[in-house]
Amino acid sequence: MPSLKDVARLAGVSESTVSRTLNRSIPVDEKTRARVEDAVRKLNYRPNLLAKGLRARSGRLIGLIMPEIIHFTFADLIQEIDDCSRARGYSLIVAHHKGDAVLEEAIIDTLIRRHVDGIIFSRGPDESREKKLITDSGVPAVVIDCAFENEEHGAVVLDNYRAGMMAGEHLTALGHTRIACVTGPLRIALSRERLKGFRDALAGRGVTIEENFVIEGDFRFESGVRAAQLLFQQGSEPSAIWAQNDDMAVGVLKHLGSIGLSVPGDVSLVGMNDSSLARMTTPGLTTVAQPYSEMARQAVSLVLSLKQQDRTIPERITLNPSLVIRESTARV
Amino acid sequence: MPSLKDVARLAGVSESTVSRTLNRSIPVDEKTRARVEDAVRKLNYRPNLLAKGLRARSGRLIGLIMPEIIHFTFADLIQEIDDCSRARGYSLIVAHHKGDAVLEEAIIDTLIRRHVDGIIFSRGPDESREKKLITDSGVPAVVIDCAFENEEHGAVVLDNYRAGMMAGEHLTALGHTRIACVTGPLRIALSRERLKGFRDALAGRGVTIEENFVIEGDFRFESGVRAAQLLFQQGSEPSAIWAQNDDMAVGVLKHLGSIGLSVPGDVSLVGMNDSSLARMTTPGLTTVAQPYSEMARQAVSLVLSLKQQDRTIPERITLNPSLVIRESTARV
DNA sequence: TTGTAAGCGTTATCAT
DNA sequence: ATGATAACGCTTACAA
Repeated sequence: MPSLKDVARLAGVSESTVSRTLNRSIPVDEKTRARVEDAVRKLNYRPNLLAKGLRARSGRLIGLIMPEIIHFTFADLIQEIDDCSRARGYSLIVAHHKGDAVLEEAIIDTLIRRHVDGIIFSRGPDESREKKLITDSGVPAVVIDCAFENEEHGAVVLDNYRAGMMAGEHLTALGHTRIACVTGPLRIALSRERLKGFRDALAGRGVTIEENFVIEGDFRFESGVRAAQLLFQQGSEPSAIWAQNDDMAVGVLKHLGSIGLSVPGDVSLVGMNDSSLARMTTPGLTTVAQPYSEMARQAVSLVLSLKQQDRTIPERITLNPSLVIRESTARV
Repeated sequence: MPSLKDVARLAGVSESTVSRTLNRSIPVDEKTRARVEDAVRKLNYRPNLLAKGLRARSGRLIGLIMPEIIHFTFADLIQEIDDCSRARGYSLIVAHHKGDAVLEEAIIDTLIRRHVDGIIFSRGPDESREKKLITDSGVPAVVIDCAFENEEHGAVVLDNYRAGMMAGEHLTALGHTRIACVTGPLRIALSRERLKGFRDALAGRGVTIEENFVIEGDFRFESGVRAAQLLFQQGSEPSAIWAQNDDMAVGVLKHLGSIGLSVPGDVSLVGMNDSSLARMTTPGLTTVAQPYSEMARQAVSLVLSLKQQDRTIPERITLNPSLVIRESTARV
């Protein structure tokens, strides 16, 4: 691999001149520039980003930490964040921790050693020790999607309360009164916020949720199935259900199918996230969508801007959900 | 951020001693070691991986290039590869190119500049100029999942012919004779191999596929829907269908539902990949599974081993599919 | 066992 | 406009 030195030698100039030519930092004589560019081409020279990074104390790198990769929300976010980062000249180091706090710390540690310019992560359910680690190191960090109520880092989140409201308003507008909700883990703030918005929307129409119509799931398909089992083995049954993500909604759908109930004929069903699942099911799933692309853009912007400014004021950016109506909901 | 120098100063030893202590490269006096480790702890010292990498001419980095991230196969592979890489002390730089050859080249270029120790990628449909780029740079590269018939790089692939065989044998064993296949893009080698295996399996039982029972899809849900439309608007209809991935199979399922045909009552349906979709549908999807975890492990091993050895013999590792039987297939 | 010094590939500072 | 030099943080001969 040729280095600056080789280019300089071949072009018959000093290393500094080559560097200046390539970085257009300072005017350079036309003829020298031509000679340098020639040499660069001949040697197929590529600047060594490790050396550049060492010098600049910046790896031009963004670290992205997710609980897992094979789930719609995370895969969506990763893909969008990858786009934005590259557009701004940064590469993405991606890692997942599966909810393991020790692993998460190890990942953060590595990112710091690699001199990433920022870390974007989504909180796992358990309060991990990342705060100290990140704050001490001075690396800017932004939480995306899954944050605490009062987050100590910058955060880009959905207005989850509003998401709940939208689901609730849609179902009550259709005349439903016996309404159930399959939540995410209630330890996670966004599950609670969604539920609160949902409850408030119903209350606004004079509807209250029976306590055994609120089932706590874990965002996985299987928990949706279990929730539906629970809901439909009791004496009284809901005519509408909101599941706080599409996976669980599809779980509900599967169970309803297996006990011979039709959607939306017998039960109306709303999901959340507008993942690619939503258009694949029969019937297509009405769902509350998140603006992933916008969230990604904001997260990248925020984390890079934190690098410059003084980082005492954690900024929180809240984006709006939207309702996508398909065939899984109908008038009561 | 403290450096070796700071640690050395605090411990009252030279930088080399600190380095040796930390890397256990050479025996060090017990008392010195203690002093050094004390200083490390006090300063919260973290070795700078940029500097280390510059010195070692190795970023301890693996580059992973995929067509996209939000699809089961890729998300699965990324997650597994992430695990393996970290386990071996490497971080993952992930990037996706959406089938854009120019973007792909830019990504490869960046990876080379970053001194990645290897590149793992999945081929897009179009023959891109990556060969020259990668070969010239001398960076080891391994193709995973989607490779050419005679791949110039190392490759870790499924035995796609066998996958087709398994699907075909399963359906003929159930007594089906009117059998259709929804393929991936036929420009891609693995689509052709799967189809060939499928055809051969049927031929072994004396069954041939009518030509209009082979529909070319693009691995997306929508193309599955379209394929089913095509298949069921003709006069004669198949009693069994194999779709070369689960997304398309679910598309078929959706269309069948919409025209009132039941699976497996009227039509048996087999998918491929055993993605998380397969267990979510009603009925659960019988499907041919890929050993993603094993593929990932092999790819990481291979690409890192290429770094050492002379890289003239591209190695090809082929792994076996397996059949997962659920509820979407039945005797004719 | 420990220290000194050179070098990995850049860029910024200071001369010229 | 260009060149020499030091420095970024680390490892590794070579010396002591």
